[in-house]
Amino acid sequence: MGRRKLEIKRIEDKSARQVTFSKRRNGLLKKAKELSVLCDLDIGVIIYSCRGKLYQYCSSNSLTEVLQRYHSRVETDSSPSTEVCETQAQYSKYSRFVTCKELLQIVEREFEEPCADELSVTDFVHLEKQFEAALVQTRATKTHLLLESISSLHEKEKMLEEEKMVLEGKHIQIAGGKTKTKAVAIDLNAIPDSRTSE
Amino acid sequence: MGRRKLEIKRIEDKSARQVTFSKRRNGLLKKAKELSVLCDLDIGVIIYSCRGKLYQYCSSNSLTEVLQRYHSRVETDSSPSTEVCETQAQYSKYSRFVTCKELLQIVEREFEEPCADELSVTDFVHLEKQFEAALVQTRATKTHLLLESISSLHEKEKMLEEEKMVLEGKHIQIAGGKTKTKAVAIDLNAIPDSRTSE
DNA sequence: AACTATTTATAAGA
DNA sequence: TTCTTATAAATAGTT
Repeated sequence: MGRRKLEIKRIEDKSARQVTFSKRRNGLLKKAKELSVLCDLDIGVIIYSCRGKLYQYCSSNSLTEVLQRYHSRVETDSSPSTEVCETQAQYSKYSRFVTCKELLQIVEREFEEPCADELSVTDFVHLEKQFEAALVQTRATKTHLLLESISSLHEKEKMLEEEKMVLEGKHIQIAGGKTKTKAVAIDLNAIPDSRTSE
Repeated sequence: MGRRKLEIKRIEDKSARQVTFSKRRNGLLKKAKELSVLCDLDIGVIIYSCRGKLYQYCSSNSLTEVLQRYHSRVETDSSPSTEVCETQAQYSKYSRFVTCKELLQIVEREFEEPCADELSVTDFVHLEKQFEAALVQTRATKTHLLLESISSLHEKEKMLEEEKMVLEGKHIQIAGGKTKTKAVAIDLNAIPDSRTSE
């Protein structure tokens, strides 16, 4: 949507690429925000530039938002508005540890779970696991239900097969084996274990 | 960009919201892909619908693949009956740390970007997102396969039923309707939509 | 799900 | 970079 139609492939010219990046990045983040507001849902957008610069948008009211709000407050010193869209670039690797520590305190407050003073990678892993656990449980339940359905279908299939056998037997018995019934190829073990285990 | 200008605020009408979501979701994901290709960078988009359904786009094939490979290695290395997330649930603090460290080492190696020992919140947010993306992809594929299996089982069931009908017909035809076959109660719609839609 | 009148995004130019 | 503008693309409302 411009003067010419642009083919979607890597823009080789560096400055043209930079200009396009700048424009489209804003467009993407705007659209993400709009969708989030219009449809009342959580959206996260993460853009990693080649140089490792990070731009992100997150509408989530969960921890991620807390983290991002905090980050933007610390790094850009912008107003702590309720504005959900926070675009930011990150340059400094240095102040990260402090940020990390302080951040956990905020998280603590937010979750009302007092932590020890020694804050480590493990703490973050723990938080990550907590979120993951919720995801896992939901999905395990879903998969369980799917597997149950499959197994009940298998049972019904067996029943039908038995019925069929009985009927075939009677048929042969009565008709004296005159009729030949085409065999149906059935693979009851269609689902590989590696994919169903959850 | 439509017949009327749309004010950016929550759409109250449910079905209108759903239509807009569907349209704009596609638009957003398309734009993300385009930006990723045009400017040669990694983008992740995660959309959580209200019902918890998840749509995502992730251009970073590298990291996602790394994590998936790692995951599958762990899964096959340990007992095949239990899954990673459930196995390494929040019981052992130590193994969690090791796992996380190992994971980061793999990521490091893959990206040839040596990390300091102090890992920032941003790193974990990044990892968490990517991790989630990997989980999501694996599970989406799995669910897809499960649903495929179910639908193929439904088809086989139908075939068997048809066969049964034919045999019953012949039976009645030949035996003169003397034998009564017990009807089998079959609920082919055992799986509620809300659980199968993904 | 398709269509189309409009709005919006943006490519190229200044 | 920023603004402008012609044009492409997205999409709101409609069928």
